[in-house]
Amino acid sequence: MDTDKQKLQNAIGQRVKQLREEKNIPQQDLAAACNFEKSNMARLESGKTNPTLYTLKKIAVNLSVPLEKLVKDLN
Amino acid sequence: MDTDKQKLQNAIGQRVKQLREEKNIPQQDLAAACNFEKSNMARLESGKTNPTLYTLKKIAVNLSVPLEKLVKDLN
DNA sequence: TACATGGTTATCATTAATGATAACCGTATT
DNA sequence: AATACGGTTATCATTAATGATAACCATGTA
Repeated sequence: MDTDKQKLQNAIGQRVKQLREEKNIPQQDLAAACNFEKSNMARLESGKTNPTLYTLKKIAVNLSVPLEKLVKDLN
Repeated sequence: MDTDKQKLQNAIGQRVKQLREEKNIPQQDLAAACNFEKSNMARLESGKTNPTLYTLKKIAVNLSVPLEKLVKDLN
């Protein structure tokens, strides 16, 4: 099944990926800037986790976008 | 100490509380609408947790505000 | 006094996010 | 062929978010 939660996870994963690629930042570079392992960034972008606010904030900072842009119109 | 993470938690807690009170919704009613226990809503509003995206989404929906409004200009 | 309302704090169990490592897959390059 | 790059997936341990319950503390009010 495809729950609301799963849809949200997929949406945020896609959003991060899209913004990252727009800026031509490799997954591993963004991961490093956020102090994540590259594997964990892949996990997030593939919608396998329900990230915490602090995780989203770190990603926003390192993508140089405001946090609200990361979560605007998800779904 | 007062880490970035802790400041963010305090900020989101205050934001939720502020929006909830503007709408005159008791803590326990918002909690119930989100399928939380009232104790857990108090915990979040007092900055004791780093909420997940899905938790924030449920709160936004039940406060009738877009998710981005919940996270805009946090600290 | 007794009761209800709105909120807080503490505690414990369970679930899931995150940290970390390793093994992979393509593609390109030397 | 070997190496590097960007990315993916699986796994395991640790941490923390969440679920749930109970005991409280005000304040108001019947």
